Amino acid sequence: MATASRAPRRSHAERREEAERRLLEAALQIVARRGSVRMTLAEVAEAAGYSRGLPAHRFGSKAGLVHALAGYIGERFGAQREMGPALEPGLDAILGNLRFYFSRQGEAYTATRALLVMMTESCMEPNADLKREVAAYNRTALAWFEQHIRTGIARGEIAADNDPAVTAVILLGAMRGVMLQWLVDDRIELAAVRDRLLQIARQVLRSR
Amino acid sequence: MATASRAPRRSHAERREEAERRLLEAALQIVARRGSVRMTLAEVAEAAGYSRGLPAHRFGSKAGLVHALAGYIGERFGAQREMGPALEPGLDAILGNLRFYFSRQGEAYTATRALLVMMTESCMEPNADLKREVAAYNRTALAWFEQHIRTGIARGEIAADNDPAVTAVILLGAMRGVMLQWLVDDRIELAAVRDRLLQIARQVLRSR
Amino acid sequence: MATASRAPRRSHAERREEAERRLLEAALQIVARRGSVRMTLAEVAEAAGYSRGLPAHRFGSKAGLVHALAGYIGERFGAQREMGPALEPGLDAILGNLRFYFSRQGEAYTATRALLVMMTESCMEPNADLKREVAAYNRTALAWFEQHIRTGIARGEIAADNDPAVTAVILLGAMRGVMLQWLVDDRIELAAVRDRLLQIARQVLRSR
Amino acid sequence: MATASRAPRRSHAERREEAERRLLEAALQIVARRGSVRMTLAEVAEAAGYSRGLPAHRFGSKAGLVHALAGYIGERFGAQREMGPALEPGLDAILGNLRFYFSRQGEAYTATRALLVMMTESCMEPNADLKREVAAYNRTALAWFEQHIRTGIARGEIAADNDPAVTAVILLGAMRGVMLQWLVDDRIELAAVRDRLLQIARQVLRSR
DNA sequence: CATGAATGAGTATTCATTCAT
DNA sequence: TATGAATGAATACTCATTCAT
Repeated sequence: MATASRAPRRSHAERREEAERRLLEAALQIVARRGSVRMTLAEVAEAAGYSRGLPAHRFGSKAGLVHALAGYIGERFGAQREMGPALEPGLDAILGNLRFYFSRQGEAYTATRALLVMMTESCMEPNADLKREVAAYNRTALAWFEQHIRTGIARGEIAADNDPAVTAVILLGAMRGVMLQWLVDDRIELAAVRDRLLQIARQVLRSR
Repeated sequence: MATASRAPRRSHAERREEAERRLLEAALQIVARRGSVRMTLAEVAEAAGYSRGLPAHRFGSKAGLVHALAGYIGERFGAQREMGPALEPGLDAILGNLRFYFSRQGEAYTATRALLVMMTESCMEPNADLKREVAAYNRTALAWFEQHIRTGIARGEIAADNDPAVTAVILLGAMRGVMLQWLVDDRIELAAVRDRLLQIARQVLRSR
Repeated sequence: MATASRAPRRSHAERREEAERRLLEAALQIVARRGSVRMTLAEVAEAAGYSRGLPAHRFGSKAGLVHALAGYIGERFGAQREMGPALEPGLDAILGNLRFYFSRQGEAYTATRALLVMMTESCMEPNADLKREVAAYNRTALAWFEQHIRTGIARGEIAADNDPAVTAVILLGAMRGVMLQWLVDDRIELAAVRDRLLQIARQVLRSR
Repeated sequence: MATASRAPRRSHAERREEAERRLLEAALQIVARRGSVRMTLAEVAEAAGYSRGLPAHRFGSKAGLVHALAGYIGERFGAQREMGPALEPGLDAILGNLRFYFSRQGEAYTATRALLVMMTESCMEPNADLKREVAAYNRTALAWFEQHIRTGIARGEIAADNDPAVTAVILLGAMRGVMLQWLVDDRIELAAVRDRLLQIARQVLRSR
């Protein structure tokens, strides 16, 4: 009886959950490619293999879907940061994350793209709610860097005069700003930039 | 010549030019606030004080207006870079530009916002033309930094092992990435970040 | 049998009947407030405390629910007419009914409202079935007046030259037409109108 | 030159005005037949011979169209009351109007139907604005009757103890309530009812 | 019996674009 | 040149209905 969950193979809740997941995954791809404003609910549904009405039905409205997507992306990135090459906390984790950020391919790159897109869109007018959501995610990401900076200082790997909050903003900003340039113009030699950025990070964090 | 520019005796070409300028200025504000996808031609016209049909009449299509706007923003930024505190070419010019970027207010800040918005929008799907336009502007901006890096190296202010192209990408990326974070979340202490970024730039560029 | 009706030991048929009654009661409120076209099955279900799917399940379709509601309202009004102040058949019953019609409050007023709404809706295009239903109810209501008019004539309270059918239409029409005006504009002094209408009815029915 | 308005045969304003008139006329027919809730903007446009988008473009929204329609119907009825058989002010005008109301055919009957429909719809929930509009029209209609009642009293044709406001409500209510019954069930002998209603009106107004 | 997930047709609305004045 | 009327495609959203649990 314990394992016999055969007959009712998929309960209502399971169907619902799977539908939401597939819709969000489809929305992620589309936002990365066209942005949330141009994304239509119908194409999300079609890409996910459902009827045109489902996204609005499931998420209440397009804003609801975008909101859920923000949460979904945030979770994915959080998980990735934790799962990323499990390095020593402190300087190594920071540098590893930086290297990882620029080495993503395929799927992971899509999420990066989508996040940058939603970040810009979130600071535009009718998106006050989304902005709060994205800002909250940003604080989570900054907190991760701040924590590792503090750890690095405690371990003597990072110079004590690096203000964790300010340094985190600059690190994350540089990563994203470079990525944004590359999205606009792939003539930029991303590998060279990444390597120089690693050098600079090491130098700046260690110095003094 | 001295007195003739008084009466409303403007030629067709002048009227046309003024209309274009006012429309572009209105579009700039709206793109900064709502993005180009949500911007409507009618609101541009209304904000500029013209009839609803003029933007399409003047620029041919919405894409034409957005295209023209990209050029307009690029020109403004180019002019600003030149007009910015006329410092010594080389390290001073670079640091001055960086300081200036984060000290903008009001009008200038609107253009910064609009540029970031259009940069993100340009790398999305139906905007291949716009992407080329923005990429071209980006190369202009990078070239400015590269030029001053080279000058700085020649003057012995900047360490010779700074690859101008790579360094320019990182500098511009850090500036924009930080600004983007601040647009999303103004809890970030922009002044502190700017000062630390200036320190880092000085340290990294000079080192060795 | 005496004690068995306590526990929640209700048969399927009883549950079904209660569900139908509660759904119809909820639908009545909603029709009175928003009309049957704007009423949604989901809100009926929610107002009745059931799941969104039940109304369609119970009544087959929205049309089925509206049809059942017409019958339900008709029964309620029929019952009210009979239960109303049990006066002498004839003139007194008619005048009592008239007075009662304008003195309703709360619950009863909701049904009056719902009936007027459904009457108007029934004479619109895709409601041929409903129209028959409402027309049948109307004939029942007219028959009640006609019967009492005949009784009044037989008792000598009502002048014999009042054609029962025609008079009934005018009486019921005046009642409903006045009520409709009041629903649209409650500045109308309903009490004064009711009293004058009673006077007129007495005068007209008795005369000659 | 004065009469030579040949070339610009139809100015923008003229086109606009004609479009509005034709759209309202089409909407009137449809509201009379199916009610405003079931009326779609597309069918209004098609019936008027325009594109599907015009009604929303012209009237801003469906609510805007319905609002404009209320005004249009009100104007038509006002005009009809004035133009109606130009009888002596006072009792004759009132009786003439009553007779005219039940003798309408075709076009005029459509407007009557539409007015009754909109009156019921206006007192339903999301139509607070429409309700005010309809209430205002109603007061105009009542004022017409009140005025003629006062005139009749002054001329000695109408008994002075008829309160003009109350009597107007009852007259208009009876007319509309009878018409509503007939719309639901055309077995009602409208001609007989009309004649008896005229008798009653005469009797009641003159009495004492 | 009752629930609720999914469907899909229907509809208001927005807006770039075209064109006549 | 500039205005604004009309078009029509695009799209979010609603909701009755169907069906599996």
